[in-house]
This record gives sequence, C-alpha cells and structure tokens, in this order.
Amino acid sequence: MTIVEQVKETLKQEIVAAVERAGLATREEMPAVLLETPKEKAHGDFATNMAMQLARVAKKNPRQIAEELTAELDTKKASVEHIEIAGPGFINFFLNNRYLLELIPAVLTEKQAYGRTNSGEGQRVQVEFVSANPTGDLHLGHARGAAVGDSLCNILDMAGYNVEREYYINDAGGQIHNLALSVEARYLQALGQEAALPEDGYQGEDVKVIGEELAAEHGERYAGVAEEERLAIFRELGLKHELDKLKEDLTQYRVEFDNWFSETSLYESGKIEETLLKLKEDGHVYEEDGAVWFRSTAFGDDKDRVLVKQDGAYTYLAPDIAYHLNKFERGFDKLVNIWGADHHGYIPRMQAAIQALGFEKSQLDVEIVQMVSLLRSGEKVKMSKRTGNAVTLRDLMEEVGLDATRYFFAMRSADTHMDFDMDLAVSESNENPVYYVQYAHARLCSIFRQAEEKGMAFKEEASIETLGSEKEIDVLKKVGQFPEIIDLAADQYAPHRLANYLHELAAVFHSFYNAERMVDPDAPELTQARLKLAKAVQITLQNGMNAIGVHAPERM
RNA sequence: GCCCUGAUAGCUCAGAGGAAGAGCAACAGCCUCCUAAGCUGUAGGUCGCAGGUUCGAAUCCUGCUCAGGGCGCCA
Repeated sequence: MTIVEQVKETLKQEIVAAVERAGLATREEMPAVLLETPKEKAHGDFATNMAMQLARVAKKNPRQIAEELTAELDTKKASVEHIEIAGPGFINFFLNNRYLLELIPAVLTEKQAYGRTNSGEGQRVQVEFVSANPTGDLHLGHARGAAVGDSLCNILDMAGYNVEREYYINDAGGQIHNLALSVEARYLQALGQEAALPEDGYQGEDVKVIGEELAAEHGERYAGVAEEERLAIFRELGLKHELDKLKEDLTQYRVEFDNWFSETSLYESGKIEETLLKLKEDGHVYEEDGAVWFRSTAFGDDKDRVLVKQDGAYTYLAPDIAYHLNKFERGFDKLVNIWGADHHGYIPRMQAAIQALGFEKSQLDVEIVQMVSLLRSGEKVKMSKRTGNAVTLRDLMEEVGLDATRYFFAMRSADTHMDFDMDLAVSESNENPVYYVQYAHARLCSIFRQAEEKGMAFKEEASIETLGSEKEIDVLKKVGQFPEIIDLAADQYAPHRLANYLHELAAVFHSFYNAERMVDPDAPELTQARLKLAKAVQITLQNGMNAIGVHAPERM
C-alpha cells in the first residue's frame, strides 16, 4: 500500500468512527465511504459525500449531518488541517500534505515497479486481440485494436494479473482458399501468363508481391503442377508470407504475442468434433434442413446458429467454440476478446456458447474497438480493403511515426468512433498532444544534464526536507495517483485513462518547471531535493509511457 | 424492423449518481535565466430532444431525432 492509500484509508476509518460516535448511523446502516479527489483545488485534498448519503438514514438534512459528523472527527489521527462543509453537504478535507514527501524515496526505490499493484491477485487472464485474417496488410482498424490490446495487456500486467497475449490465426476457412487462388493468379501473371484474380480475390499489393517473389524464386516450377496440389502449395506459401509480414509489422509496432494459435490445428487435433459431441451430449444442438444447429437462443441469443452447413463444412462458429473451450482448458480465470466493431453482432452467440459449455458468462469479456476513419486535410478518406487502397499499419508507422500513432490510439476511449487526423498526428508542433508528454520527459532529462554540468549531479541520498511548496505538492499528488490510475484503467479495460493521466502529470510538471528554478547553484540543498522530486516524476512518466507503447525521449 | 456505439465549449474529446473538465483554436501576457514542442490569465456550455426515478441526473430508466456499424449455412 502506498502512503497515499494509507492516508485515505485512515481518513475513511475516521469518518466511519465519527458517524458512529455522532449517532448518525449504526455499523449496519453505514454506506460505503466514498473519498474522492476533487477537481477543484478549492474543494480540498479529499472530499466525501457521506453526509448526503446519510440523509435518509439519519433523517436530517445533509449540511446538519456534516456539522455533527465533523464535530466528532479525530482530525489529528487523519492528519486533517481543516474542514469545510460546502454545497449540498460535501465535506472537504484539507490535509497537512507533508506525508506526500514519503512518496519520493518509495518511487525511487521501486523504479520500474512503481505503479504495480496487486489488484489482479495473480489471476490468469488471456487477451486475444488483432486476430486479423492472414490475407492482407493490417489496416487502420487493426492498428487501433493492436494499440488498445497491447496497452491493456501492459496495464493488466501492472495491476497484478498474469496476462497472456494471443493471436488467433484464421487459417482454415474459405478466405484462405481465396488467398491461395489469388496468389496463384498473381504468380502466373508474374510469369507473364494469362490469369485472372477470382471474383472476390485479394487485390492488395501484398498478394501481388507474394506472387512476384514466388515467380522470381521458383520460376515456372509450380506452373505445371496439378491444380489441387498447386493450390495446396500456394496456400502454405501464401500463409507463411502473410504471417511473417504480420509478425514483422506488429513487432515493429511494439506489439508482441505470447502465442499464435492456428485455427487449422483445431481441425487437425479433432477438437472441433470433440466440442460438437460435448454440445450434442448436453442437448445444445439439433439437426434441421440438413444442417447442424446450436440452440444459442437458450442462452439469450436472438436466433439459433448453424454449426455444420448442409455441405458438411463447419461454419466459422464451430471452430471458434472449440477454440474457446480450448482456452478455458488451458486454465485461464478470465478471457478477454478484443474485437472490431464489425464483429459486435457475434458477441451473444459466443457468450451463449461458453455458457453451453458450462462456463459463466462473466468469464468472457468482449471489448469492442470502434471504427476509425482517416482524416487528411480535414476530409475523410474513403477506404476499401477489397480494392486495396486502405491505409495500412505500415503506412501509419512510416508516415506518422510510432509514438504518435500509439499515443493517438491510446488517448481515445476504445468504444467511440474515431477520426484519425493525419495532419495533426504528423505535425511536429504544440498542436500534437503526443509531444506534450514526451517533452516533459525530455525536459526532465535535460535538467539532470544541466545539474551535472553545474556540478550538482543528482544524488540519491540527498535530503528532501526543503520541499513543500504548493507546486511541489501538486506534482507529488499527481505522482501519487499513478497506482490508482493503473487499477482504474485495468478495471475498466480503459487504456485511455492512463494516457489522460500522463497528460495531467506532464501538465503539473511543466507548470512547476515554469514557476520555480530547478537547478540553482545558490541553493544547492533545494536543488538536490528538487532533483529527487524530478526523478520521481521521470520514473512515473517512463512507466506510464512504456505501458502505452510510447517512447520517452531524452532530447527533443 | 431488431441490435450495438456515439451526440458535452468553435474543433477533437475526457467525465458515467454528487461542486460542468482538458487539449487545440481565439484573445491578453511571459524567454539578458535550467529546452517557448513550455507557462500564466481571459473568454467560450439549455451536456441531442422530451418525459421519468432520486434529496441530487451529463451520468440510471423510457420514448424520440441524427451519425456510424451490425443483423449469412461469410470470416
């Protein structure tokens, strides 16, 4: 527990004790104590709505309750300096904030571990994200999903969960057959032969490149092979190329997976049969019109779903159910799927499926990442994957750069439609929010360099007793919120909470920097103390930026 | 027709029962001094509309309007 949490906990306990002493409520009637950090400084360091919550129980008006409550409060124990009753009955606490100084040695000791909590209690969570079909380049939407998923995994990890990242490779369905046909056509074209792409083939540049590479590498070797065998070969080669490219792009994007899970492996291992049999034995499937159906309506879906088509082939759902059974069998306490908005209609049937398999609905969380449209020169750019003119992840990384791209996706709530403003993301000016946070870090690095040049290099053992100005306390308060923010972001699956926090942390630091001289040869003791404070800010910024995949530059 | 998101300052968006917020843009200031990609201040609001629940609603419920997405024996 951090010092901030300890202080809050003590204050909460004192509030409860005061309510009891004042006879306002019994222990049974006691509402949960909500202690929040007010947005307005004038509202104190902490505030509680306790008096309002007690209005019904105590049958008095909230301001009256607040008076009686605060009269009984042991202010010494809770290091409260003074109390104000405000508005409809808020109790605002103004504390002696010197306890915040204790944060500095704590942060300096914990270093990369500052911000880590134990909220997750080591629970095993598997997060499946991106999982784009290996049939083309990752586009804008995947880039968002990858950024959100990776940031979320980092945050869950910091919050004490045991996280595993997984990519589900859809390497079994019709789209892969289509890929094989498309590769074949491009290969033959590269050899100068007449060959047309299939009607719904992949027109992307990447498939064309694969065909050309194969032609260059193998010449006409595959041209004479029998159709079936040839397609099998192109299927494998095409898949390998696509997967290699996906992995390379994602790695460059700072997104690493622990596991790449092949859909085909579910066919080969007999897992799908096994799963269907289990569902059948438990009475969740039936046959009709020559197809096998899953009675998903029994678990809240709005219609039943086909598992085995009339032609005997599985639908996408059948292996996907087997996949989720497999996930649970690997011992995860919780599964998180991050899906694009175009898959949201799929949620009820998947939730139905895991319940049919005997699991709780709450063991699977599906997070939807909403659509992204691209804005260039203030206008929406029309994109189509089929015609291959979509903006790819690779384009973004090259044109915008990694830090700006990752930050832009991290700073927006994932469940809102997003316009990716290309001009803003590219601009190297104060209009671009990513630089605000990065600049704070670069500035910190610069301060340490300056101090060294002036013979006042940072000393870990320096005293911090001279600290205590208003700006310094503001900075420390913000630094102290970091673990709470990690917990909040983990709990809500909301990486943007962290991005927003980093912006706030940068803001209080910039303000402090402008108000007071950090490195002052005339005040060596204060300089040392401030360098220690600066170090705590630097560590917090680094840990936070690291979690959202943005680099912390030493100079700008 | 049904389902999912969204609608909050001029723009882009946070906030999800408790005291309307940030960035950008606008306006007025701050570099003989540690990086001005910074800081300080001013202005800017029927929280889409209408009801309801509550001591209290931007937040919860119902209906509606608008925008985007989804409703395959595709994946």
